[in-house]
Amino acid sequence: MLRRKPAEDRKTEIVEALLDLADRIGPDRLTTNDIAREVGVTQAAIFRHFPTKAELWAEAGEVIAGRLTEAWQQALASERTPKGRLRALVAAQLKQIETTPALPTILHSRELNVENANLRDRFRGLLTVFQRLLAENLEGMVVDGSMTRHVQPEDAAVLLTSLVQGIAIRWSLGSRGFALQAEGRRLLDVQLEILACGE
Amino acid sequence: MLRRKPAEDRKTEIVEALLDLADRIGPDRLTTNDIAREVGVTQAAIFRHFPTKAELWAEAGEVIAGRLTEAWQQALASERTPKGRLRALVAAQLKQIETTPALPTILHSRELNVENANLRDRFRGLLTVFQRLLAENLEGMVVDGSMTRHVQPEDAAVLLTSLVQGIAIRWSLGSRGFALQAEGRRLLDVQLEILACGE
DNA sequence: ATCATATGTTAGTGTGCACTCACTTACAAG
DNA sequence: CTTGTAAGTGAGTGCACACTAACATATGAT
Repeated sequence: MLRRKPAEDRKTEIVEALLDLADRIGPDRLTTNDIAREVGVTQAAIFRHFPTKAELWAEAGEVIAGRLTEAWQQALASERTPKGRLRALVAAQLKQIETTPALPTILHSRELNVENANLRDRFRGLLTVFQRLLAENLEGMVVDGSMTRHVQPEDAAVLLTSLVQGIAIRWSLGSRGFALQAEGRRLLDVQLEILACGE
Repeated sequence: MLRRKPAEDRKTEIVEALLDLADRIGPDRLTTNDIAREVGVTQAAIFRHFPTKAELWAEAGEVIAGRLTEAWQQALASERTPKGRLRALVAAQLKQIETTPALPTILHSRELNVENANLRDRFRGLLTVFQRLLAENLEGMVVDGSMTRHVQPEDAAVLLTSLVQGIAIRWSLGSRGFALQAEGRRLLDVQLEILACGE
């Protein structure tokens, strides 16, 4: 028998394995056996730490929610201008996706959303918060003149979240053939440029 | 025993049921039993028409590819100006998504993409074609002055495909709480407006 | 009206799944 | 060094899955 670890460490390992495998084989194809093999324990051991697979997903959801929220807070605190905060928010989101590539798949997966209503609501709430943070800073940009008055901040926020999602999907399906963060920031600046013009 | 139908009709029914269920319960959760119940035959009957489940998905992929290609051709033929064609392309895409809501889920699902390599390549090719059609017409818009020279047509094409994807996802996860086509066209016009300015 | 056959059914098969239970042993506190 | 407990195992359970084989009959061509 191999090394035994305290429950908290093992739980973390299991959640990390889940996030990794969700990216490689898909959130729904993922079995407890896959996770166990990845962690290096038997399949039964998974259930020593999580009563059901659904509970395991719930825990993973909490981890994701925590990471995103913290990343957003740091982004907001790191810059003083609305435009700076906006760019920091998008950059933070791209960085989160790059370190946890399963994120878009999990957030938007109809699979998970169908059977785990709590998780779905949690994620939907998260995305709403992100959208609202973007819109608030876009309003600030209208005030300080770095964005046109001819576009509603809410509409611009939709354009920006779509941009992040679209790039993430293209990156994910295209076997990560380009640098996500660099490409994302470049296109964000293109979008911000045309949002600024005419004022 | 109920009505017997010619194989071709039944195959069509089965594919339609698959597309419908892919939307309701997810492309990967979908079982042959679900399909059979929806169609109104026994599960074994499915395999009378398709040798394997993978072949059934392949057929569904062909159907989707055909519909999209035809919709794009009609859109291109229906308008004379680059801007008109561009708007028709996006409108056609939104309409296809509205009539087959499983489309985004299927096109971007990592689930399917993992185990059916042919299908993945087929879909990736489709999306590339769409992107190229957009880029071509954006180039035309640069020439006729309806789009700024400061943005590369390829970049603008990425912004537009992201827009369609982003709205489709929001529509899909948000329980279809708004009119997809209307909202999509509205945001497209917002984006085209700011893409035009400064020239 | 007859009949070949294509479309269907019933009743399976083997496989992999989430999850359980009886049992073991590594580990740390006294 | 002893010992209680938490972390792990091995061997299962029942269930749902994709898929099959043997048999039945509705249907269309003659």
